[in-house]
Amino acid sequence: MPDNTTSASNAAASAADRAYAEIRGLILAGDASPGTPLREEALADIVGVSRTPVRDALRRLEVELYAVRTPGGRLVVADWDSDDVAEIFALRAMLEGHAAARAARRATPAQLAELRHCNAAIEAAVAIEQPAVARFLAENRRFHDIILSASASARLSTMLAGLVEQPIVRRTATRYDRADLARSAHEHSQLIQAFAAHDEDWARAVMTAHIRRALHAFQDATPSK
Amino acid sequence: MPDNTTSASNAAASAADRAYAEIRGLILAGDASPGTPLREEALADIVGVSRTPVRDALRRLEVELYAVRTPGGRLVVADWDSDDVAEIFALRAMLEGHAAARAARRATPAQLAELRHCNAAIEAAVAIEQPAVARFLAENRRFHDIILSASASARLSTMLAGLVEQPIVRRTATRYDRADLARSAHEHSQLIQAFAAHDEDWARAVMTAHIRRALHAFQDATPSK
DNA sequence: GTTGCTAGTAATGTATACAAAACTGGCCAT
DNA sequence: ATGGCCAGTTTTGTATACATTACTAGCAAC
Repeated sequence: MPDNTTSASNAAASAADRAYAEIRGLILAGDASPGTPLREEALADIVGVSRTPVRDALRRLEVELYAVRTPGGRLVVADWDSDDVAEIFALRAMLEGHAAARAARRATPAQLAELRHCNAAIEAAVAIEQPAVARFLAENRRFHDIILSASASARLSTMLAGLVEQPIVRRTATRYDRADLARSAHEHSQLIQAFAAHDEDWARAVMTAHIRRALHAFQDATPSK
Repeated sequence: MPDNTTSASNAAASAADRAYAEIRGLILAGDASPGTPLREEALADIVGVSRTPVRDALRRLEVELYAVRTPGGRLVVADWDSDDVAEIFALRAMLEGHAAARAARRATPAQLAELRHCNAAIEAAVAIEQPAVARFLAENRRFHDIILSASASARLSTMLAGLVEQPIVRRTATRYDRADLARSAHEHSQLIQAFAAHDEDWARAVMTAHIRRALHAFQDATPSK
């Protein structure tokens, strides 16, 4: 759960976590392009640990479909075509919509306050002429994480973990112009309203729309493959 | 005795797979009740392999939430309360509904034929006075698997794998009377019609209803906890 | 009696050696 | 040439020993 999402190689984390973060980074940065074999020993050398934690990391990456297994049992970097990306967004829309609906029923005043505070930070980050995209990304992630924890479903959290690829989010956000970013913040505030009203359907609808808009922004930002 | 849901304790399978199947069996059969610690060495002794494949198995079981990690990093058998079961069904309804929608768009004539054949077997199993529940379960599982493969989404298949607990399905089906079983078969044939018509919305709706009916049958069969 | 520390113990995390399986290349037969 | 088979090599699978971390019990101080 220390998840470490991006590189950062938190030196304190376990070897398995570092291996996970580093290999994931290689894949997401494109250093290991689709089809590249992921050999345990080579990766162990790169990360500077033994094969055992690398195996752990590879199992996780396999479950999350960063890697796929060849008939013979070898792992290679997975290939994400545009259909796959669309599918990821479709699933995210469903699951995050569901999370939002649950959160609408359960959100505590404290969580609502946290969400408001978080979204205020987002609004501040995009209000200036030169939007602070990094700040936006960090706070945006936190916003969605709060909702996920308010939804109080470990299953949902686990399932979404492998689905929310920050590089995809980043690619989307980088493409957003200032108006788009502001619109995101506005959608967030709508979400908060829905939560405050404990209106599950409203929350689900807003979240679904929020994600689907992101899909199309992403597709526009990506040369059709 | 413990069903061994999937492909049984295939003696040919790898040690890690056997460990996975066996430990999962212990959990699902109730031999390891919620909260029971899952110690690697003890399990290794039980399964008759070393700790390494047991670790592999435990990682999978952890991702699938059969086990949860204590703050200190120990694994214990997860506790499924009735909320959790309801959540499992809700997620299944969404994801299998989505799978049905995708399948409606993509199903090939061959797959349709396979589904028809499979459902004919189900109808045969429930037509007699003393319905063949075991047969029903096997064919029912196959039916849903065919749809999943017709949906052509590896992500969806992976996500649903950890969600479709055969013991839950069994508990549901065992509670079904002959009319309920027949209704299931009827819903399946509706699904096939929707696929044949390539009507995504129809397929999704039928599948959603199919799963949600199962939820309530399960809840009726289970003493409220 | 309760709290806090400390040693001892038991569990997981990691490294490494060995076994088994899968890929690669070349050779031979057709 | 082409296809299939066999040996060598690479890669993953498994076992085991060691390191590290978390738990537990017992004592001391208050």
